[in-house]
Amino acid sequence: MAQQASDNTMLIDALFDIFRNHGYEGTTISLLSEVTGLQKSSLYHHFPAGKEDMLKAVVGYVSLQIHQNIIAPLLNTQSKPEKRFSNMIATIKAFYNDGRKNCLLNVLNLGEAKAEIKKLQNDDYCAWLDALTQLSIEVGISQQEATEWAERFLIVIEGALVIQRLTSNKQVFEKQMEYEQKQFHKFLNQ
Amino acid sequence: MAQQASDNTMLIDALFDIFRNHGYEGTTISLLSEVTGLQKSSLYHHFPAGKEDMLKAVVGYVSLQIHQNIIAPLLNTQSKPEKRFSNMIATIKAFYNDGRKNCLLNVLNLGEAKAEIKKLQNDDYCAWLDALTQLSIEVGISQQEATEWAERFLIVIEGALVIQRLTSNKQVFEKQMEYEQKQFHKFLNQ
DNA sequence: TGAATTGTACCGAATGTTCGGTATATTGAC
DNA sequence: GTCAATATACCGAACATTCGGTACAATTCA
Repeated sequence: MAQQASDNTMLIDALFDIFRNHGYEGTTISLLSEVTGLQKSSLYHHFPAGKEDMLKAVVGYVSLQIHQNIIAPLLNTQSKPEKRFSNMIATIKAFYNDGRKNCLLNVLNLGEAKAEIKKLQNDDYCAWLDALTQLSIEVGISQQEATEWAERFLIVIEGALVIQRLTSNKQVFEKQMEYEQKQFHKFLNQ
Repeated sequence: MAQQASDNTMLIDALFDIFRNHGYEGTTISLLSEVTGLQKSSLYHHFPAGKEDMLKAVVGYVSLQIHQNIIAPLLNTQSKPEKRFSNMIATIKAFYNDGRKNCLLNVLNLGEAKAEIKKLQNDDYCAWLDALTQLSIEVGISQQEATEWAERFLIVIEGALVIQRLTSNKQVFEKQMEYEQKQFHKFLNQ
């Protein structure tokens, strides 16, 4: 990290990057200190309740990002559905660095995450699912089909991230996203 | 664990269950000791190189299971393709306990697992992918479509496991498997 | 100045690991 | 067959290290 921002967005972002790559148990305070350039005391100054506090901050930060950059734009009926969908795809690609970055959801569900955190993540997932469902209904899909499509879309995201990590094939994630793009266009022309 | 088996299959199976549920960093020797009923020093008797040795044994064991119970049956042209596919689905469901058990692949990719382990897992994945591709080609799908379908199938497995863990909805995994069944039958009747 | 921030030193607990030793089963020589 | 020698499985107690976390003085910055 270069310099600390007056708000600690940059700090949280750095923590986020470590947690998503090492998981909770795999993330040590020493590592956080090393990567952020802050001493342990400084980290504990920012997060008095310690490691779990840092994770909570990260999860909350990510939740905000998702709502602002993914869910809200999806529900904004001022632009066309296809535009909203492709915008989301672009946002997702950036968020996961074209599949090179893990999903915090996946990472934290290993081992048992705290109930509070799990609930927050579950809520985010449901919100995203609902937004996707609504979008597809908007383009004329039946309720039934819509929810199934939305669920499968999110499943494919998580699965593609796992497989890409495994194979080190950098195109797995992008290929799936392109496939989803095509699928959505089929919805439009039917 | 009840009593030690003369071979240590039962032991490894117990270790497997812990690693897949807690990840590598989240798995402690104390926990392994507790669950297996063996003292820590006894575990080191069986696996002199320690924790990583235990993981290697588990990964090797799982690899064998996959080849014997999934890949070999898939390639066995003596039974019908649809039968082989549905048998595989049944095996998978059992292996993942209807989606309640994690995939070791997913769990270990956090942090960096040892190269040797990663290579073994990657090979298993590729073997499974190839077997699926071959099966779908056998029922008349084009090479191109076949590889894409196979890849997506494995992606959906991993993704469904992640989402089911997140939502605690016990039908996510099974629903996706049923969907894949239907998809495969469409291949047959086309 | 005074308050926010950081550096240094430290702690108890938990981590993975090793050691010395025991009990039982298996083997080998006589 | 007998009895020593070996091999295997296991255990309790300690090992060195690292963990997350704390206390407090030094520093920075307003």
